[in-house]
Amino acid sequence: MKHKALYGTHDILPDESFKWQSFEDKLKSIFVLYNYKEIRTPIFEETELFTRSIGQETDIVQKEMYTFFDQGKRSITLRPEGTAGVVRAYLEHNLGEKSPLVKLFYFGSMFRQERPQKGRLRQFNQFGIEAIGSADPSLDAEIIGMAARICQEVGITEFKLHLNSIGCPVCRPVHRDKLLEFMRGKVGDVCDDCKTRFMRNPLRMFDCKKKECADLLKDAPVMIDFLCEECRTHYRQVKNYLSGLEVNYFEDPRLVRGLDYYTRTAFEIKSSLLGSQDTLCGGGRYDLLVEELGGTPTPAIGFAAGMERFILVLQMQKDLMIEEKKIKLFIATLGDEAKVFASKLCKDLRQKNIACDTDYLQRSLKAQMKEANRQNAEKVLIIGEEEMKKGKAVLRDMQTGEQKEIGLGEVEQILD
RNA sequence: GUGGGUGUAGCUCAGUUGGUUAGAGCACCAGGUUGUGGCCCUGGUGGCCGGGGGUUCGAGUCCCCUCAUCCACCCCA
Repeated sequence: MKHKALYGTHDILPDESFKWQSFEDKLKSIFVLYNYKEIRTPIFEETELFTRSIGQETDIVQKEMYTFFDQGKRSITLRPEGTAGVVRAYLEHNLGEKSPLVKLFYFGSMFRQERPQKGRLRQFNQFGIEAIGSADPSLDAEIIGMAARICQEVGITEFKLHLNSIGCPVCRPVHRDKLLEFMRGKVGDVCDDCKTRFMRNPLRMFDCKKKECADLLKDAPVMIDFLCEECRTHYRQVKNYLSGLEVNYFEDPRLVRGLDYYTRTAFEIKSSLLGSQDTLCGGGRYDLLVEELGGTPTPAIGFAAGMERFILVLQMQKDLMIEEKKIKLFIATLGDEAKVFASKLCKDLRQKNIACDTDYLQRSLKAQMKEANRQNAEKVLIIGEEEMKKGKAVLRDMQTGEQKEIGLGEVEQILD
């Protein structure tokens, strides 16, 4: 085979695309309920937007971005995540001037040059929401509740909501020092990866799946015990609101965020069906990002979710959201005269929003019936030479097998 | 980037210690029904056995290289 989709990319074929459509439709209807409006931003941006917002030290920036130079010698990057572009657009168009709280959602492809595996692709699709302009804990709870509701609504039967607070620039350094102190004597026994984590971003040691490291970190000081007054109050209120909304959550003091811009509330929704890449949805507060990108300090919160992962879980549950598209009518013809008539009839029906199709391969009637069956047509209209002469046609119900003769002129009314 | 697994028909996979023209199920096409789908029966189309090199009288099968892909590490959606 000459051309193949690139490593880590895939095609969504007609057999599957209808699942995506129904998934997207459900999501959009939920966003409407929560009063979020769609934003569509470009798929590539200046490289610097991402390096600034995501953070120089992160894996995404260090080794996963698709970066290239365009013909004007500018450094361009295919977006690895959605928030940076949304915040950029928010600032560029002064959305904050038009209304103090802006609630947005997006869908789109993201790009990261990682080694593909189950639940991980190089081009993958996310949906996400961003609420920019409020630090109120009730907003945190609304968003977390919405994420949970999406999972339920879409048909995910088992998932676990992890919740944590990762503090702010006031309290995080305090915890960091404590953690470093705690680990100082033990760093020799930790795995190589954790040694570099210890240097670069000690919090991430909590992520390590190796037993030795997990054991060593068992009694390590945890961020949640070092939250400053404001962060602690905020976290407590978020939890109160969540209880009020009857959202079940699991406090996970080890939950860490990968990207630098996160503050305070962090959450993830995981599915046990996914294997190693088990996060369906991850998000949290990023109260510092707007300022970091040149705006006035503006609190914000959001999440992103992996659409392929949702589809995977739903497929594993065999809960396939089957709403296969059917056509109303297939027109089977015999003879040239009937074909010409069918061509016109199709056009008229479509004009009336009746989905229909006909034969384009000059097949036998039997083959055309087979095609109609394959296409899930509700009814078949058979127009042969005899029928043409009489100005009639046979209408067959594909479910019951009943058929009756109708006039060629009355097709539209009967189908309506 | 590092490990391990797998590459045979459109799809899912058989293929015995190397041995003739490489198989099955599903799908597709045709016939059984000269103008009627699904079920059934019969037949048919379709394979540089991922690619290259080597061993051998002989390679889908053994060896080397390469490519692709999957899972895991890493990290994340």
